[in-house]
Amino acid sequence: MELKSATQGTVRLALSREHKGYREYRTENTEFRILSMEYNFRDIEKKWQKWWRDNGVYKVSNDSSKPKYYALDMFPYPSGAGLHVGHPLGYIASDIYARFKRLKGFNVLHPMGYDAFGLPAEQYAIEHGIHPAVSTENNINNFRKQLDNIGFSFDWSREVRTSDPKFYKWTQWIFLQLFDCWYDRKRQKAEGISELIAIFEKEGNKNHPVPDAKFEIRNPDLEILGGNFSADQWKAFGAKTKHDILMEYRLAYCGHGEVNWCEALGTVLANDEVINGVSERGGYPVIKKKLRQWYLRITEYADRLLEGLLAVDFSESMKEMQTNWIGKSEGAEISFKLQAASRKTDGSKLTADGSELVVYTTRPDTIFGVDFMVIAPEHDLVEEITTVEQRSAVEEYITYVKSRSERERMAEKKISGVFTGAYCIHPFSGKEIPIWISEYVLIGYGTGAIMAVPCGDERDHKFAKHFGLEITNIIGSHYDGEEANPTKDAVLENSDFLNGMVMKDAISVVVNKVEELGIGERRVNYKMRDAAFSRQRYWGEPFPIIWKDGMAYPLDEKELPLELPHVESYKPGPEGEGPLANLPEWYHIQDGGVRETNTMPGYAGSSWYFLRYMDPHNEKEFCDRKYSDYWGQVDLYIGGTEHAVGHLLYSRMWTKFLFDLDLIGHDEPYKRLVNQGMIQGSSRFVYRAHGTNLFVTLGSKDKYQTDELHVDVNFVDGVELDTEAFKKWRNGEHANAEFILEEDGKYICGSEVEKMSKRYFNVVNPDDIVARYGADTYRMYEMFLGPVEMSKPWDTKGIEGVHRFLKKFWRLFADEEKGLIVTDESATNEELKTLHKTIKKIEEDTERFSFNTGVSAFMIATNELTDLKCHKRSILEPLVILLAPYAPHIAEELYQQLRASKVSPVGGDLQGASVVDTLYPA
RNA sequence: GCCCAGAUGGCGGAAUUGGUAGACGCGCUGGACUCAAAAUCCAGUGGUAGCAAUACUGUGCAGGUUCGAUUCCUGUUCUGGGCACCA
Repeated sequence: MELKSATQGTVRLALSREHKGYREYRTENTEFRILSMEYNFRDIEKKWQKWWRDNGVYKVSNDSSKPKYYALDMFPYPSGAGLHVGHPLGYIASDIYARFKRLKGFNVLHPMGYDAFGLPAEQYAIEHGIHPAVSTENNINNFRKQLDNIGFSFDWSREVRTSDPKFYKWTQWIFLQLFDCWYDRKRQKAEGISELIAIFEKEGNKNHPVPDAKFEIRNPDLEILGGNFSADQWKAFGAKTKHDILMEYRLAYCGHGEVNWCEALGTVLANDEVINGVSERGGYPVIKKKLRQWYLRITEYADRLLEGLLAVDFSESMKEMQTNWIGKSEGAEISFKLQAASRKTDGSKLTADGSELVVYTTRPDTIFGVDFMVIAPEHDLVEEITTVEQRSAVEEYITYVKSRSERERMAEKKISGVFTGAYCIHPFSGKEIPIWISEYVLIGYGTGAIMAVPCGDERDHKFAKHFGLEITNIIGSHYDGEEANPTKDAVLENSDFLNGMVMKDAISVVVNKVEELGIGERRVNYKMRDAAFSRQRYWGEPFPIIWKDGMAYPLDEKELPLELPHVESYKPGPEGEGPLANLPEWYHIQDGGVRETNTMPGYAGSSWYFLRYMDPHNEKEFCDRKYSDYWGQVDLYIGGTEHAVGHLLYSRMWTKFLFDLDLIGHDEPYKRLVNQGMIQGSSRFVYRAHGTNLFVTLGSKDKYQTDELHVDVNFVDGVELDTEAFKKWRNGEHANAEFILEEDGKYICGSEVEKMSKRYFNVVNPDDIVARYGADTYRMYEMFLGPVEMSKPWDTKGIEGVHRFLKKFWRLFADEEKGLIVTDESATNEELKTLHKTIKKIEEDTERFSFNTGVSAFMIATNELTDLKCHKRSILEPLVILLAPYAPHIAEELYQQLRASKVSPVGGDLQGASVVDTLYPA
């Protein structure tokens, strides 16, 4: 027979079986059985996706009288593994919200792009010889195909790719602005470097002292002057000195910092790539090495980044994470004179001429509780103060520390350290205090040295106990001799002039005294360090910088983009620089200049991409001010918490910087941030008796000595293994497997929730889900799974319920025999109650991002209307529109059918119009 | 180690502001339709005892506040995310 199909006119169907009341058909092309007038999601989804694309339905204009709404996803890194079912979670949520806002009458910007620079593409190139540009392009195409299956309403005409020269031209351009600016602390904003030069020429730097960051290379001329210079001295400096001094002010500056260096691989490694002091690949030793690096002076923005959090709608925990990362603390720097009698390494005695150890403390009130000092192993004083007796022990310890990553140093429970042999003098009591070295003190924080107060600080206490050091109790009964007590409320004892004072009141007393004596000062400190902005890699933005005579010169704007040259080898350069250092013909330019051979890090492009979507094809500017003023902040930003402190802080800083330069009109990029949880994989295990091919079911595994093996979740039904499929798995690797089964004859697998990843064989591909159940079912199920913000494991089993709901919803409109069955009868009170209850519930749920309860509300409404046998247009039409953000294909199909049918033409010419253009009924 | 989350039936989860715990879905059990299966529909389903009405018990664990706690507080365990070159 012939059947009118919703998509392709007439489709020939072979009648395979006929039963009373229904018929079963089989199409020529698909093995799936369908029922006539059944919900045929494959045809419907294909049809509407094509229709939306062909008609540019989701193309958004920068010119509209409607209010704007900007709904943004964190753009993906196009990895070779493609999308798994977890990735689209946030995209579906933002798509639902974007569609909802469109229906509510907003002009919605909902773009998508690719964070296309990054390490994995380069690793892939090293291993497979495929150029990153090629693999990235392939990956992007694959991502796009997968995304297109799901029916998103992205405006693809605005797509950005960070690796596209048309895009990174502007990344480089913004970098040059950062390079060309300094931060004026008085006005709390970025200013041009030329203004700073004018100030120096007029008054030196007395009103604008050198900002202290951790990474600058100090110019010797400046060092001699103690960091201060007059106008005349400035004018007398040579070009190189001036260059170096300005470098200490620039917002993008060159300094030097420590990296994980692997000699055997000849390359710098990420912390992730270092495991227990050796490289993940190959297991070669890794040490700390100082390299010249670019940095962004994000520390200058620390206070504004903190203040900005007050004005944005982020979760409290997100704000807390950022606040803690910035780690603002108020305290004091205090100098301790070194004990003159201590002998230096060369045997000579330390002179008493003022060698000092400067510590940073947030608890000056505990100054009489200091029992020892601890300095970081990298501290400059280590070499100077270590005595002959302690020399070999110290050297041994430092070698040990060099092999340890920062992560390991922080995570270590074991206490380690070594005594330097030197002492310093307590400024008030005159007591001699031993100076120790330990890895728990980090060189990058404060002054890299602490005064240890074991009775009040837990780590100091453990250290003192471990090495049998004295513990002075200054807090009386608050200290029990077993555990440190960090209270601020105790009344001080054993504290000389502070005795009897409550600790928190004593803080300012001590600081005042210290300042009065000139041995220290009040100090604000941040845990956050300047952001390392260069990578010794290939697949990133080249720096538009030329080095000549040790000085950095920016490229002229007209020379941008500086394109990434093609390389044949991705091996690092001779001194551990990036692969670009192997291209002399590229980096050598006329009159002796050489190009910077480092590249920018992954977060460079992602720090501003949200602005480019507003004006993606502009070749004259990164974004026309007119359009950034129209779109303004991102109203809704969705992404994972893994970006809590990296990307989000960097992009907030870049936004503030561009705002300072008056290039955009807002100084916080995101108005509202929603963190989606991770969809985790649910891994399955089989247990192989050690050294055999005998596989033991979960219930009996303890009777054998077994090894745990991941098996592909795709042939495990729940926890029951399909043993035949297992035997065929991976080219019959386990073809000879034998099984010990449960009593009921099943093989039961173990299970565990893990990250969804190829290597755990727990990946579920959204393509498969969409092919089987359709995009609408997939979208709704992914939402139904639980709150967007929560992490949860994927389980395909429950999807049937959502699919059933859509079929049931369909049956409110269409009967397999009679076709469309919608009538024009007026609704009963009961039906109206269901409708209005549902509208209220779903609008509320959608607005507050509770999509899971929203989906439930649809199910409840559908069940109620089914029970009421309600097929009335006045009830169903609003429901369809309500459903459109969640399940756009089926909603579009049913809406169009309602409009096209002769059952009851309603007013208004909406023939051919899309649901997305239609407002909810008021 | 430090910072941030989370924990509720066999499973995913609901309870929006401290007020009937378990909505909705999966799974399971029984039934209708069918030669049969699928699909669809109906009923039941936290645990224990009971034919039942019902009773007791129950939101990771131990305490606390409250007339009342899944919700607030203190401590604790486990799981997940981050910790600066993965993105």
